[in-house]
Amino acid sequence: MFWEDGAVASTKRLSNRGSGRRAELLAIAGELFATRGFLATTVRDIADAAGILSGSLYHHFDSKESMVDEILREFLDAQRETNEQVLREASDPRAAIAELIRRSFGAMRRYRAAIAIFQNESNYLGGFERFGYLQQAAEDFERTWTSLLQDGRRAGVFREDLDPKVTYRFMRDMVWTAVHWYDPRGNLTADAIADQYIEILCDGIVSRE
Amino acid sequence: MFWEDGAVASTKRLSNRGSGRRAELLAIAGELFATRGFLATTVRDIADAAGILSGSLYHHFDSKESMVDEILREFLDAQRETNEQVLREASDPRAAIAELIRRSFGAMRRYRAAIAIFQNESNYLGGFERFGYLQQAAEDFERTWTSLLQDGRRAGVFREDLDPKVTYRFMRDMVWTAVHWYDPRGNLTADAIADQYIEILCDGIVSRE
DNA sequence: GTCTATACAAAGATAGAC
DNA sequence: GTCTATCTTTGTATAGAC
Repeated sequence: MFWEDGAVASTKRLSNRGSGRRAELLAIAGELFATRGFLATTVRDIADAAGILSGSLYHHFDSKESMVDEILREFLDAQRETNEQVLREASDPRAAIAELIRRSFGAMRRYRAAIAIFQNESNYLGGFERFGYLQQAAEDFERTWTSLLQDGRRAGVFREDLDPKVTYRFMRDMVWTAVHWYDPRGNLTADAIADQYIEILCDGIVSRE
Repeated sequence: MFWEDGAVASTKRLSNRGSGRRAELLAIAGELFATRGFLATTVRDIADAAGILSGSLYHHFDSKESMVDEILREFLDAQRETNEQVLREASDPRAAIAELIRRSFGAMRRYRAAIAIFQNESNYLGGFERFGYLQQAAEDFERTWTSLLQDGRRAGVFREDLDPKVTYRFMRDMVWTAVHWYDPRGNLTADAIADQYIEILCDGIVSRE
């Protein structure tokens, strides 16, 4: 199968925490959830991809929901940690924004599947109480970015004629949707794309001569 | 139900073409597909929302797939027409890009549900032969925008240090993802958001003083 | 154009043997 | 940790009456 290499590779990377088999199955499930969608992926699909039968999955997990839950929590925990660190260490708003963008692209190496799932399935999963933390994470995220934008605006670094809320959504969409086409094995490194995005965001596409 | 007003209103607008009932049911189905997702919406959901029983839907449509097919085709036909018109009439690349962005936001009035479905479900639906036109539409779209970007680059209007492909994806994502949060009844008109997006895209968020 | 009734398939999940 | 076997629910779709 086309994704097998990737799944196995990321499995190796994750195998230091928790039971190896568990992490392996999560990597496989995550890849399927990300590419086909959560609802479109059956537990039989996951089992097939893992080379076992569907019933055997329930030895490791309560339900399909538990699997996606675990995948999302791991990613969001790491993401919150990253955001806090950037806010602590950044010297000025522009540098902080640039760093957040760079880190977001960087996260695609390890959490590409989780990011795609978060993007694509939050709307559906958010409807269940169990996944209430998804909306919380989105709000955390919004607070981080808008506070930086407002700081920069007050400091005269960012334009004053732009609505911070519109600008925030602009940036958020810009960063996260890249997960749909970003290919970690392609020509463009995550950093190269991030730099171009930062360029466009800060200075626009219009020539200055 | 919270969306009922919207569905009924857009039904009125569409009732001039085709059987009234058919268009009405499509508007209801489209709203559900857009907000809950295609797979998460059952034919019973659609029938409930329409105040009839699920079996009755099959008097109007072959299948759930036929419904989403019809919704998507109508939107994509209109969109192709719009793109061609803009290309024909635009005076220069920058004006054309700005007009495309403005029209894309403008399309949200009439095709908000279809745009969301196209965004969210292309990945899944594109896997079926019947929906091969989805990928074609995406390619058409890419051709239109990248040709404009390259023209503008050659003419010295756009920066030469940006990869046109990266820039294209940046713009595409920027425009289409707004459908996730754009509220036609909110404070911001589609044109107001479009203008801010054009501003950011062309000149960036950094202050020029 | 809608209802009643139901066929049929697929999906999530469980129990107990190995 | 996986398999066999199976239960239960849900969802798509059909047939024929009204």
